[in-house]
Amino acid sequence: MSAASRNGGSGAAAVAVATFEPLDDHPAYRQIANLIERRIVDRVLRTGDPLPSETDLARQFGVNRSTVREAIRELETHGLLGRGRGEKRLRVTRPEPGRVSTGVSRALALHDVTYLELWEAMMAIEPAAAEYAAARRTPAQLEELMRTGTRFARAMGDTGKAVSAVVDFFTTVAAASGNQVLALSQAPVNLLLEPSLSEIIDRVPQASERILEAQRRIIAAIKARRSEVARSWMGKHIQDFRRGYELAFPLRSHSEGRRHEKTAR
Amino acid sequence: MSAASRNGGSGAAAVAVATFEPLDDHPAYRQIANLIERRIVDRVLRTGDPLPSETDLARQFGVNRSTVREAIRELETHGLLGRGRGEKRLRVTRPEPGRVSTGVSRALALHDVTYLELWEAMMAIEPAAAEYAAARRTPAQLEELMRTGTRFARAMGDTGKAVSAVVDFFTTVAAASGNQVLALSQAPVNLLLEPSLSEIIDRVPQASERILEAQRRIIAAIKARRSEVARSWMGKHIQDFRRGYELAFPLRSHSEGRRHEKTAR
DNA sequence: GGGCGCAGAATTGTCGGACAGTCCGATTAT
DNA sequence: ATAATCGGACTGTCCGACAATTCTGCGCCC
Repeated sequence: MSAASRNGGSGAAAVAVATFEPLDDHPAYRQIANLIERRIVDRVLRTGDPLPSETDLARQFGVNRSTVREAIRELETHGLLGRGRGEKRLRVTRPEPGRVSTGVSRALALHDVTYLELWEAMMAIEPAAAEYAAARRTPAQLEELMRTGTRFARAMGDTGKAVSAVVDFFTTVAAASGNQVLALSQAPVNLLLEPSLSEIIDRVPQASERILEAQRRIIAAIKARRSEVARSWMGKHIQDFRRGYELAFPLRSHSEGRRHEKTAR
Repeated sequence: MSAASRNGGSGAAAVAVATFEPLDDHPAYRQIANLIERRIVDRVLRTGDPLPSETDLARQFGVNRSTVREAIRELETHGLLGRGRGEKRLRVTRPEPGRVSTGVSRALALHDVTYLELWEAMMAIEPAAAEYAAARRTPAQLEELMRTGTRFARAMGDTGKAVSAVVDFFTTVAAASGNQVLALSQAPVNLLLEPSLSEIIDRVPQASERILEAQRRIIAAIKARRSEVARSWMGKHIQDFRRGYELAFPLRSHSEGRRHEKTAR
């Protein structure tokens, strides 16, 4: 799509006067990937449908099986194809927000992202998610939410479990918001949250209690369908994260040097 | 989902009692992909570095070239590897937010997502992005922003160009926010925005003018570094989108049947 | 001395064929 | 009917090969 945005960085001005498209090459495996993706997006192949066998596809497309395989990898990592546990045949899958960004965020995860950035994004997204979750959560989602709450409560002492419970808490809230876009936007946050959060929990003694308290309030609000309460408590909750981070890493200046601190690792 | 991500500790301590894990399979190509990804994330291979040749990798990993190739596809579509125009060798790439979700959002894009969902997500993210953009934009970013503004102004009449200019406007604001996480979260929104937006522009005559006006205000605020003004105008701007949509598709009930309307296409 | 062009080496994209391990469905034995 | 069994269909992986293109070192010309 926005392939054009690639070259801009270097020297020459971003001018496009008489330039010709670089005419990207079309390796067969990419073309085939696109063809299949098209079929999926156009619902010719619908979610859950099994894909023809590789040999079949190879025959149909008139290419070698190896080529088909490369195409399949592409779709598979995009989350459009997947295979149930111990199942041989591929089937069309509805990609879940959690898998979305794996590559990209993972790349950012341990290096370039400052905690402030993460915090700002959470501050924008999570309260909204909580608000909608309160309005639209299903009973099942509520229950799941309460489960993750319990899981966190039980995880006291085990940082790993606690962190994972917190992450799941946010994921679940986002899912309960009934808003797929919000859930999608929220997804990267979780991946990035993990490392810093575990530092906070390790280094700030009172963190766990505060998180627990906030989660309780938020869950209660969502249960009671009090949108505004849920939003506002989620806001406070996130703000707490910032305080927690400042307590965990007291030396750094947050207002200015944002380009420099990295998330912990 | 995050089951695998816990590899760091590698402690076998997290024992379940009587249940056995399904023991996920480790196809070689996936393992190899992970190994390479690890090297990249750990900066052993740094951005811009060329990757060894496929034959080399095959030798190093002790597998066949075909297998390596499948692994490479995986990383390639994750955006971690790429190759400059007409270049043979792959090199390590820093994936940009724009590419992130291509597969996933594309899948949602034309089907399940209601406009309301999209709007809610934008309402959460864009004002925040505008606020930070006002605070932190660089001169270059400001200039680019003004260019996209101009591009939209010039695109009057050509829906395609107009839509693309609007999308770029949001992308640029997000980039100017200096917050990579926010930019990442905002990325899916753009892909989803396109179809509905073009309907709006086509069907609501005054839409273009209102967008233009809002963009002007927002850009002015960002230029003047007035964070609050930028945020508030961006909020109004997004709200306009909702009104625009309601004008474009007057029959649908937005408050209730959210699970049912699809974005146009 | 430095830029240029060219032949050969290196590399990618694709192909054909092959084989073990395994999953699925049908058949047969208990 | 339930359980054990068998054969076929697939996937994961490997080998070997070949055209097309890119990369590279080297000699050549200005």
